[in-house]
Amino acid sequence: MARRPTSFDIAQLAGVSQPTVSRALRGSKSVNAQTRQRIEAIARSLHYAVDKHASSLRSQSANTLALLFFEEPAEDESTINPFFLSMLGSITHACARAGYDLLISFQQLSGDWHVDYQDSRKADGIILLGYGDYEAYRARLDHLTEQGTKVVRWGAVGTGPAGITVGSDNRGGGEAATAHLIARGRRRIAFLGAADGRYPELEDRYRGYLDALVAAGLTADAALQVDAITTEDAGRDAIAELARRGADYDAIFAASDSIAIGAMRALAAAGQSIPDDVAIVGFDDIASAQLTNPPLTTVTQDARRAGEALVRTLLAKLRGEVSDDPPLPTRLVIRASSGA
Amino acid sequence: MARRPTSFDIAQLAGVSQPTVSRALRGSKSVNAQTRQRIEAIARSLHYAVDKHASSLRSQSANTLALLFFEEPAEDESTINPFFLSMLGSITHACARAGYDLLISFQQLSGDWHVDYQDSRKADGIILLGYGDYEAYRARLDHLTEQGTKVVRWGAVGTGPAGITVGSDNRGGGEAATAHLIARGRRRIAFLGAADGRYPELEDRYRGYLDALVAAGLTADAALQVDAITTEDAGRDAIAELARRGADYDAIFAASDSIAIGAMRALAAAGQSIPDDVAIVGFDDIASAQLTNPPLTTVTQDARRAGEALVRTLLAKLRGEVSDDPPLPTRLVIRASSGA
DNA sequence: AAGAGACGAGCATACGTATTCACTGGTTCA
DNA sequence: TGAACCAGTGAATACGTATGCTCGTCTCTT
Repeated sequence: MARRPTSFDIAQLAGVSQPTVSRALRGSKSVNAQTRQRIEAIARSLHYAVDKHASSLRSQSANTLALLFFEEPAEDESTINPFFLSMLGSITHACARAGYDLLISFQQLSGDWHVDYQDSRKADGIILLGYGDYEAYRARLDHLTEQGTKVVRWGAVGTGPAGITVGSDNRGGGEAATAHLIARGRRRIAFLGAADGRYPELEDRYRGYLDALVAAGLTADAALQVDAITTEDAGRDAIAELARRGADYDAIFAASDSIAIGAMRALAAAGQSIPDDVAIVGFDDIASAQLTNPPLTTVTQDARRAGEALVRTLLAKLRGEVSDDPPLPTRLVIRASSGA
Repeated sequence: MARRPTSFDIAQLAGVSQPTVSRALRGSKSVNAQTRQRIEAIARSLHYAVDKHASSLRSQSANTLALLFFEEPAEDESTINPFFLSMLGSITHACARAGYDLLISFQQLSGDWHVDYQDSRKADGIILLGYGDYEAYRARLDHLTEQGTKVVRWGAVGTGPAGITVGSDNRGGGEAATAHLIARGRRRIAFLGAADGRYPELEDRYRGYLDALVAAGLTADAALQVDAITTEDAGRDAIAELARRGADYDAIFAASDSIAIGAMRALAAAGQSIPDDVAIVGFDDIASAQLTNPPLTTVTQDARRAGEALVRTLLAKLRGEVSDDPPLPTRLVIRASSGA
């Protein structure tokens, strides 16, 4: 097992000095083209690759991004929000294209993740994925920002510090979903999802829901709004809560597909027919949405563009640029759960 | 924005030398307990954390594992095999518990991933996830092994070099699935999935299928075996192929849930009733399996234990130990698709 | 009472790269 | 014809940590 070749080895074989090798391989223009080619050929033949740690230590940049999933404390390890997972592919590819490595980690919102990444120089920038109130981690975020670590997060555009939030047009999506139900003749539309500030994205979807009601001349009924975080259990519980209230409703707009799926199960168990008795629309368009019975009408967020936008924004911040993208468009996908 | 503290800063404040700080923080026993506590207190108050790159460079170990998903060349970025994705959580947590960082990357089986990770010292060990014949990347794997990089992969236990493969009891699972269909009175059971050597795991499931047939005194009919890789499209195509052959079958054992779901769609489109006309059993128990109509009977692989076993095996290899675990047990989950 | 350990800590150095500065020989311009 | 310049390269050094070696001070043994 021969020792790994270093830039000194290449230098010796090429008859140049080590700095020249370093410059040649990094594409510095102050190296003669012939010399560069000779060096590159030798490097290739020796399977030489720059030592990442030495390079990072010297240049003070990790060439690495970190992807942090925030999970609810009580949550099972394996139940990651499917929509976030669907971003994984495009985030990974976008990083690779930019020449960055990607570290991945699951964290409690309340944990010490800020120390781990900033203070140990593991990553140049961090992507935060997870629902949750910005206030809950503002202090940690501030610490990172002060230290110069760049951060972007998926969330409700307009909340949090400027230029760090990338997100979908939740309000527009919520309006489209609700307007669709209204167009199908529904009038008593329940909203399942947090309407308070703890989940700004869900709140925006609720605003869109209200927008649509107003536009149609309908008034919102507080009895038809049930708090639910984005899990199937929450969807199930929400149906129970509606029943407890004796609420009268002919449609549901669920703030996420997971909630919708939980609700559909509970409705089916209660002998309710979908969409005849209750029409339902979700949000996210996770893979499972096509498989429910009936298939779930939902609002698509483009996970690929979302992931790419996150990486693009973060890389821009690393270069010192400010890029404040508008919210990503959403699109209503009509399936059977909202009526024929 | 103050400069990051280094071990020299800590040393000065503690009135000791830099090496002592290093030793104290790494828990070397040759540091006086009081001294250590003093150093630790100072480090904490300064938010000091060991610089990862300097540490890795000096110690020649990255303290990082890499998780490589192999994707089919033609595959869409976003369609990652759901079963592999479900391992992500437990792999990530297992790494974190062991104090390792986790790099993640998607790669073509045929690409240059071996160079990227070994030659640049990015990771101490690599976890390979993806179906595919071992022969297809034997050369790259050999290169890594020669260089001393440790590798484990998810696959068919018994294939590939000793001690690097962690996998489920595919044969046992295949037998259980098929035996279940036989117990339900089915006699003409089709197998959807590769039976040749290209996908050893699927081949093992096929062997289990044959085991069950033999045990029941049935003979396998070659007309009922259709090659299918693990995608929904392949499942759809397989049903078309059976129809083309004019095959007579009353049940299907699909080598993966994705195949099964594709097959179910095709059957439904053809007006066939599940399970009355055709009973069906899948393999993997991905999340979507609960949502199909009817819900899919399938063979569960314990994704959490799988991920943990991969990490445990890899860490053992890093310590120079050899651990050859037996295949992980599988379990039949009976739902409606296989009959009442 | 003297040698042998054990303990605790410092000195020097190595890990492999990137970058600043200085230098050489040739070219250009006034 | 000399001064200013440029392309191309090497020498020296810094990045922050971990570790082998050395050394002094105690304690313990014989």
